[in-house]
Amino acid sequence: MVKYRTLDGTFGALANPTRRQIILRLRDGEASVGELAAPHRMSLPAISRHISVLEDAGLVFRRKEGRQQYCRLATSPLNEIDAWLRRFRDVPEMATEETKKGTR
Amino acid sequence: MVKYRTLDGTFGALANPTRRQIILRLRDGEASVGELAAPHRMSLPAISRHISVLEDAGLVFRRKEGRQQYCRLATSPLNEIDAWLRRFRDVPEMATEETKKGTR
DNA sequence: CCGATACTTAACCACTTTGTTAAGTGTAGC
DNA sequence: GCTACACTTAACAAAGTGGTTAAGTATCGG
Repeated sequence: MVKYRTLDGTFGALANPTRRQIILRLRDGEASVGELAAPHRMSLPAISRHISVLEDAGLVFRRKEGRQQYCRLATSPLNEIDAWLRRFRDVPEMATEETKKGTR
Repeated sequence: MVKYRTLDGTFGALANPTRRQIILRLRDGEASVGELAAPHRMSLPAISRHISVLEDAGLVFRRKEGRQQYCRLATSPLNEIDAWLRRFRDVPEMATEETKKGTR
């Protein structure tokens, strides 16, 4: 049930602290759903769905092994949003962030 | 009414194509709300709220001038998510994206 | 002052998100 | 086969999102 990978999906998947923590954990290598759930004080179904969201966004691959499901990080969507961000690399940002108190 | 700037807010703000288009437009410099709305087949209140979301995320500053409100891009939240993404720079990505058909 | 302009705010609706608990599915071990 | 384990799916509720139209608020131009 993998949905279409889009910037919407990727940004949306990352707009949640639990999901960001999960993929940060996955930098260190594969983990089962249970292992991913352990650090969070949240029900397993909740974590299961977070993982599904990450999977739909193409950020996580699953591999079944016995009764466990091992999750692995996929970084290509991250590269896509990184590429999108590069479009702002050369924007002439207002130097000092003067909110309006300044010279006017 | 500027809310707290968080990764959640920034990623959430970017998880919408209309809002991404708006800030892409703002790379080219300030624009009024009306100018930002013009390319979109959507009501002005809808655009107005999109801009508020961007503002709450710290991605847009507003400046009133007469009856117009000029919007300007702020890139620091983009830098923050860029910094967050860098945490994945050295992840040993699975080389070829073998979904399970492979060597096992 | 009066009407037009450039918005914002309010009220509403449909849909999605994010959590819960309860029930279901499949594998493991005896 | 039976029970425990490692999940997923279903059903639900509360809150958030994203659009609409209608009404409100300043400002400008005459």
